[in-house]
Amino acid sequence: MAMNVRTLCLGILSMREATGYEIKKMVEDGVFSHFIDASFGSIYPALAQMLREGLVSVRAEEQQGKPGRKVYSITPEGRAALRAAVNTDPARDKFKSEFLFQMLFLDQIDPSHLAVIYDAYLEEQEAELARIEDCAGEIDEGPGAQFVQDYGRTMMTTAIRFLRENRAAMLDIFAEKAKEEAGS
Amino acid sequence: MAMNVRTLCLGILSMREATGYEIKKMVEDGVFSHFIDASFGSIYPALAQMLREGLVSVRAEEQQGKPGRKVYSITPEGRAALRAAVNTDPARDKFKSEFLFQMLFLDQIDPSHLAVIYDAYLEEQEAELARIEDCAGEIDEGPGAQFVQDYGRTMMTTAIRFLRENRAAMLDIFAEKAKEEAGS
DNA sequence: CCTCACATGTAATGAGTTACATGATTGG
DNA sequence: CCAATCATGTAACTCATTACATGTGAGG
Repeated sequence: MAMNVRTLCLGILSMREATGYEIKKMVEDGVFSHFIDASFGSIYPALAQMLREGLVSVRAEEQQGKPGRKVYSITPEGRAALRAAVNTDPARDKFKSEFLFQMLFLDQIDPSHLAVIYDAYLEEQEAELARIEDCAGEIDEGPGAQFVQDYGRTMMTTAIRFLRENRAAMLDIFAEKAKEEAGS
Repeated sequence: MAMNVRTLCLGILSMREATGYEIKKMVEDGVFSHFIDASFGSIYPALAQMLREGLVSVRAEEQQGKPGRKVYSITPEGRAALRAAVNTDPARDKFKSEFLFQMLFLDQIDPSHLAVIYDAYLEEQEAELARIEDCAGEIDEGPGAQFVQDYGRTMMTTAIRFLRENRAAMLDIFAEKAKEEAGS
């Protein structure tokens, strides 16, 4: 499946019309934030290209005080393209975690940083969970949205519990290392 | 943190010497497979570049029957580079899931495909769990490796349970849609 | 006063994937 | 005989990120 920025924009536009700026915001802290990432540098060109191809249409809106905005809507051709993308087999999930990589080589980590890194990660996961809870009912509630939200909540809750339960053990290692270094 | 193919190779080489081919295999079905991805097209150039930079060294090995292999080892400079990389703050986790995206737009999915996609995903997660269990004790058991393995197992187990518990509800939607389409 | 939110866009750059190119041996 | 495993490497290409470029109004 071609799950790139184009498909992402089509997906969002199939639910509601939006500007490039709004799409970025939705990706940042909406339901999508859990499993998608996109920057302005990819969203704007994608919308422009799809406009040329007729998959989306624009309506320019003047605003007082604020800069003008371009509100994009999906066209029937765009819906067809989204349907086509969604009906292909999904690619494998990719879970890229620098934190886990670091944990694998924690003997290389400066003892005074291990706790910092660990706690920062824990807090990040907690923030992610809060974000997921926050955007409950944000978009048209369909069974799919419900499923995705529940999935995200379940995974985040599990991760947080695991990190809390193993924190002591990980910091013991830190303490031992610090002792060794003090002793030598 | 610069968690790219270079750092990955350095990380693996810090545990044992290996060829580019072996690194690829380890990434494919070792402890790393859960959170990292790399292809030959990125591994070989990375090793070549690091050789020029003195971060790794090579030893050519002739083999009868099999093509010659280049066994790479990490140098003190390489270890320093790894240590430096591991001691920077980790970037945010990126969990990219086309499956979750598709679930969000499941009303666009051809009913006869929904079950197929769902079950394929479930099986994939089960395979991932099996892979994690399999590589227990594969590499030098440190507390970090243990942590990472436990984390992966916990997450995969949770995902599988969730997918099993919600399968019926998701396939009900499928059944309803099929009924509607048959009725119209 | 300064920074943040709003709002759009381009260009340079980076990092990786896929496909290509080659070749021997082993097992079904 | 054909496919898979072992084994290395290059080139074209895709995709996205970062930084740049520009501008206003509101709130602290």
